[in-house]
Amino acid sequence: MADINSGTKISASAIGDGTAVPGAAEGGTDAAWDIIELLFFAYRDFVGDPDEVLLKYAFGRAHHRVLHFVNRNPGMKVADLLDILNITKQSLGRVLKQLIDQGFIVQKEGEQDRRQRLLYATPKGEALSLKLAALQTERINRAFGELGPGAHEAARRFLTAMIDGDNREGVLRQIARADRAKVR
Amino acid sequence: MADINSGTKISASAIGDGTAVPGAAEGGTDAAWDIIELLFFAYRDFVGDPDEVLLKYAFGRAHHRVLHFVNRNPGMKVADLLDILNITKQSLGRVLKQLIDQGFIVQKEGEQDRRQRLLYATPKGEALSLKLAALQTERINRAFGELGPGAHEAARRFLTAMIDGDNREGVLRQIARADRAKVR
DNA sequence: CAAAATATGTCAACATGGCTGACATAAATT
DNA sequence: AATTTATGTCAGCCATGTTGACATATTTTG
Repeated sequence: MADINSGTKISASAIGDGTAVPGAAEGGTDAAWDIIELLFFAYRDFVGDPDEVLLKYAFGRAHHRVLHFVNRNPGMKVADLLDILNITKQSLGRVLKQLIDQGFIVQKEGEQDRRQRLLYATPKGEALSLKLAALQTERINRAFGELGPGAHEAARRFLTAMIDGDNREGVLRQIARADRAKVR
Repeated sequence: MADINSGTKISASAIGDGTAVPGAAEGGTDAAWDIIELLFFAYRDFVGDPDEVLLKYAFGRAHHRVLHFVNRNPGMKVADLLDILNITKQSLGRVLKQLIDQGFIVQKEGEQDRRQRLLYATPKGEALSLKLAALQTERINRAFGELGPGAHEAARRFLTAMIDGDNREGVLRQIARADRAKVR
């Protein structure tokens, strides 16, 4: 049942049979065990989809993330990518170098600021990025198909609300900007 | 469902291996870029919450996952934990040993089958597990608070639908069983 | 203009947490 | 008695994260 409660007391309910579970409540608030665990399993399966394909290229999830965001944000600065991925430039450098050497990403000198190395996916890089996104989209669409209409909107609202308040605006702007950039 | 997400079509040619995309009768389905990226950012923030606490114990996310599931499933077998985590016993062994040595988890010989080493969180282990779950629950409840009533149910349905069909039943059973087990 | 700040790259070393393969032990099953 | 199962362990490799130090080119600033 929907039990988003008032005050500090939150009750988790069991999956499946709808049995309410009275909480142990040491601190007065029940942990949202169901969401915590569903998120774990859902995310595990979600990121697992592309693994098989990545294996054929001898790439890992780190490469996937880099390629994904570069493809989605053509001409992005290295610094922006670092911000999104939340890793150090040394960590990024390792996988980025491989993606560049193998022709999935190219760098162009910035026009206004020639210190910048703007990142672009090559056609080859775009193809791989799309292939991986297609796999994940398949899962997402299957889920939305099982649920009723409005599921997409509900999922988007939920996931957005789960993001840090500080980042949320930036993330939404980034997604909107990327959508525009890829329409052209 | 058609606002942010429009633009790049996924087509068989772009995918390259001829994989059919469900619902792509007229030459392509939009990749669900928004959900893909929101899931990435939401999960990143979600698993990041406990990191600070874990640092104080010199533990990582691997320890967190092990402690979490052991606490939620008192008396579970090592083999079951391996199934849930999808890692090798050698990988598990490393972190499990530390959790045992430092008194967060204990093992008891199985009663019917004395080869088994059933896993239990100690009071100390349970306390840490709850502390970490409370952090994540805080984020979840904040999100549900921002969204209307029904958000919990909607999120649960979405996340459930995102899980592999094969595992889904098992996951739901596991969550339900754990909920009962923790009611003592 | 000289100095400082910025964007990026690189080298070296180290930590975490995956993996494979081989082998060991005790207990249950056949 | 032989085999299978549940678990543990040693050894080494790999991917990907970290810190710290330093280099280079370019832009910004006093």
